[in-house]
Amino acid sequence: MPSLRASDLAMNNRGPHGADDSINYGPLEHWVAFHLRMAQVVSFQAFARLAHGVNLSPGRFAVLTLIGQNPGITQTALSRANRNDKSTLTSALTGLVQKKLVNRQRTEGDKRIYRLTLTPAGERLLQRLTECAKQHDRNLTRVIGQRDYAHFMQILQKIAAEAG
Amino acid sequence: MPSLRASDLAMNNRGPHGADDSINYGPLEHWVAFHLRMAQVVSFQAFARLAHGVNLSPGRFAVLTLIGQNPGITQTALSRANRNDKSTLTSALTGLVQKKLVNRQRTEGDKRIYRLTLTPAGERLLQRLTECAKQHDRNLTRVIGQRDYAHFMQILQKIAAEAG
DNA sequence: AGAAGAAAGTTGGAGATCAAACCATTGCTG
DNA sequence: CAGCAATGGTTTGATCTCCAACTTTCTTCT
Repeated sequence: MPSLRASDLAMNNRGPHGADDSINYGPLEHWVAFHLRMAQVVSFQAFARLAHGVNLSPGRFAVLTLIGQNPGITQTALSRANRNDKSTLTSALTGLVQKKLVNRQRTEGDKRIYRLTLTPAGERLLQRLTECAKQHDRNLTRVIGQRDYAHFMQILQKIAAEAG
Repeated sequence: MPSLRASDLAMNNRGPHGADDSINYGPLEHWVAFHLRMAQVVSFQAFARLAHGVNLSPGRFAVLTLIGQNPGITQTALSRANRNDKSTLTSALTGLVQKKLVNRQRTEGDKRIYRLTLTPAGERLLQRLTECAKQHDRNLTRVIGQRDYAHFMQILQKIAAEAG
């Protein structure tokens, strides 16, 4: 089990604010998309650090969770839910199946589709990653502030829903 | 009467591009990092659509902007400003130099560093992409709502700063 | 029923990205 | 000033991602 410290959200001792102050960001400074990307990159790296001991990349975590929550889901439904291309899922799943974390079974009826489920090992790994995610979320919540948390989430969801 | 659940706010998409209603997102529903990634992916795709005619990927746009705003910047400074690995910049820049959009010149003093500047073609392309970015930001602002815009930006910056 | 079209999944090719090992140059320190 | 640590950049190798083209299997329409 990886140790979960709040300080895992704080990494580089690069400067007081992370980025270099002497840099002129120009119009980037005022654009949401830029800061959205920055925040996402940093969040991703922080999660990767938390999940470091676990032999699975952060990106696979959502896939594992979605399969766990929706046993028998198809690859296409999974790709839509995760905003991924179908082909991205193909390669992700061959890896997960190879690691014996996911079952991919052909069904009786429609011969095109696979039904995805977690193996027991997949369930166990999902448990461990879920603990990392919980800690990660606690860290983020602390940064955001309890008061703004729900509102912030709402806006993120609006962007994902309406901008797509 | 059922009380308001988080799922009432989320994933209410219908249609070919949105997420699927019938999917159970489980704990992902409640985690900032997940929605942050979703929003970023959607925003990225929207920008890519806007910049479609331009022969340059959206990811390079920030690089171009930062060089334009900081002529003579070094690769390492650029990589820090853009939260990229040094090696990522190496490949990005060889492409940009090849396309005659960026100059990469050795300097008089320190023989290790390159000084990066935009070529005239780079400036022109930056102008065009900046127009796309402005439109993209207008779209996002509309989705977020004028009232929440500044506050939302501030939280994103806090995440990027405190986690990195 | 038969043809046309849509849907599930795979393949191949391209581009980003990171991490670790590496080279060259610079600067610090005893 | 000699040696060694730090810095700027590149290389290599591994992931992850998308897109376009393709195969197989339904579904729909006439």
